[in-house]
Amino acid sequence: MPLRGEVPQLLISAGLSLLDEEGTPGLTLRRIAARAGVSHAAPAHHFGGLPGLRDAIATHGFRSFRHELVTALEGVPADADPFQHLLTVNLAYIGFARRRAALFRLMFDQLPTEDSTLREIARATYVVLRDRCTPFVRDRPAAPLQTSVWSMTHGFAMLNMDQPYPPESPVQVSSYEDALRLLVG
Amino acid sequence: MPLRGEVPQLLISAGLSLLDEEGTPGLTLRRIAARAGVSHAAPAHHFGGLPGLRDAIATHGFRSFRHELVTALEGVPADADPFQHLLTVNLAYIGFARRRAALFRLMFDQLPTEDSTLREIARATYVVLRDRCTPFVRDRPAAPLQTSVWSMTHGFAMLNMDQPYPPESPVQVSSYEDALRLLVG
DNA sequence: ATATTGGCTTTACACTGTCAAGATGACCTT
DNA sequence: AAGGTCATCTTGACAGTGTAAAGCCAATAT
Repeated sequence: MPLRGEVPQLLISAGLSLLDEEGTPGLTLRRIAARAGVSHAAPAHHFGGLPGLRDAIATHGFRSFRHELVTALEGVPADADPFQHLLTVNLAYIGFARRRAALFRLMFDQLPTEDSTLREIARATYVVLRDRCTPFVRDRPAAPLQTSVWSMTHGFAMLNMDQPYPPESPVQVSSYEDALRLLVG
Repeated sequence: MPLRGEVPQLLISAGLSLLDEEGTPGLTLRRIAARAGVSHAAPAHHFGGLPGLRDAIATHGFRSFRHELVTALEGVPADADPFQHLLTVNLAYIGFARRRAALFRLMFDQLPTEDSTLREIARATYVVLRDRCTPFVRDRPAAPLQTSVWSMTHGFAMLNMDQPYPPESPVQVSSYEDALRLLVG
């Protein structure tokens, strides 16, 4: 029996590992509870039910996601080409989607939620990508450029998530780089 | 009891209406069977199981999807601006995703399948969009442009599928038009 | 006429999420 | 120190899920 107060975090961790190991269909309430070492009714007490638990897992997922984007950017010299920054955060976005496809799907499946914590971290994640578009805005309006970059990144991530080759192998960088360069002109 | 031989089509139609009326969670094997007026074991006989039935529904979805794209293009005068053609097929893509969100999700969820019929119609659908990029390729390589346009369209569709306003209302066309124009230069 | 096959139903099973009821134990009040 | 309260968690039951085995029935083939 786990220590008092650590059950919620335990459930979230169990869900994340289950998602990474067995994919979307492996994420059932009862299996999460079993892996966390609690009864199948414990999750309801902390998260209301499966939807609430999924929100919590998605929230944690976005935190990891955002952290990876920020970390990747920290590896780029501050005085580097702005395009290098934008490309880096884009590739980190796509890489996360490939490496943790089931979690990525869950995160965006849960987005139409009423959980304000989830909505906020999702927005904060977007901001990381959006801010790297600023150097390319120039005299144009910012919104279309930001929207199109986000759309292209997300679309590319979605369409390349389930490729047969292992998620560890990088995406065809040069191809995506060319596409991105078209966009930011 | 339905006529002989029409059960498969009946099951697919039942699944499509169920998906449109009640969304993803409404699509259960037993409810599909009930709506089609057959027992809950009938689907397995024709489609092997729920995954096979989902493949069949997704296949029908792609046929409708492709038909809508083609029909939308037929409404554009042949001598019109190539950008009008590209924009039209893009907006039809996004409109379908918004109007039939649950079906759209199912279609792309099923894409990593072994069902060659599904894979083929999915590819044929992509080709409709891809071919409208040709006038913008000019001296550049075609692949990055095609990939980026598809990615942006798909990403925009995904990110705008669950917006609160009703799916009948059009997306902010001007915003997307600006974004697309950036891409094709 | 008899056997075979395809199409479908019935039945059973393991598993799912949710709910109600109860057990346990820490904390607080008096 | 005794009693109460409340959050935490378990147990048990329930309706619903997908799948598999067995059987039924009509059409077809031999």
